[in-house]
Amino acid sequence: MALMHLMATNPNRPVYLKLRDQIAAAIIDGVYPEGEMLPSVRALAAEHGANPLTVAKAYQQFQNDGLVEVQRGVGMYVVKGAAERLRAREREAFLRDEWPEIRARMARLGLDPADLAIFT
Amino acid sequence: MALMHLMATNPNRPVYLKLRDQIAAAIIDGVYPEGEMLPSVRALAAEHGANPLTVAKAYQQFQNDGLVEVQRGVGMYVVKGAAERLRAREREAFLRDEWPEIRARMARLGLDPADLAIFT
DNA sequence: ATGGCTGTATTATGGCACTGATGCACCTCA
DNA sequence: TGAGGTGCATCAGTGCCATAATACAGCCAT
Repeated sequence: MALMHLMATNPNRPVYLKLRDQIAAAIIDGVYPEGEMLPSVRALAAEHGANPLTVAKAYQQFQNDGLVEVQRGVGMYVVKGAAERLRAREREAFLRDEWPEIRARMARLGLDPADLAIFT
Repeated sequence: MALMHLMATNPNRPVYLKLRDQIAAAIIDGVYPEGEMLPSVRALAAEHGANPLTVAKAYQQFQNDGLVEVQRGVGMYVVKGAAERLRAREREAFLRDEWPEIRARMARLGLDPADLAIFT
């Protein structure tokens, strides 16, 4: 009832944000390997039934962060070390911004993270 | 980078949702005791510098869920057993909708809930 | 060189969520 | 009975999001 309305799985969540989350996960997991080319905005748009501009908006922040490089007329490539940099950045942000709140919320609901760790 | 933009602490989060979270927590923690009257929409609005209608929207869902009863011209009261019902409902929703995603996200970031349980 | 692929800038539009101002119906209490 | 407190309905304004239709600039293989 708190975060639920805005989780990554929430269909109401803006498309460009859902795409951004998915792309970040794919980079970290090596689905989009370093040095390799990312799917074109048009291809990814067609795959998701979205607008190419919406996909471009999802790609935008990765460029700003230097995790992805653009070769005009060719495509976008994953920078060397992008996966580890992205993972470190997300981990830091998670521990700083999200975890304390999740922890407090679970405490209020009478839940212990250590117990729930069993669920793989 | 995923949930961060939509956490309860995020200033971009809609006011009525932040209020709703806070009210739910207050009911569960007994800050608003069962049988007692809730702060009026105008009072709570003034306290938070928000619009009375925004507060009313935050109260809305609690009425729909039968956790709060309205006496027209008087005020809104917390129903008997509302705290426990609310806690049970939130816990179920958390485990079903939020925890799996959080768990997967932590796994991707190389984090173990059992280890982080130390942080109180 | 030409066709086909890249990303991107521009402009316009529709939809929707959020917030706000005003006024009304209702109740309680002096 | 009148004053002041409830919740709530109506209408309007604002901004973000997504889409669309073009058009342009660059690269590459044929």
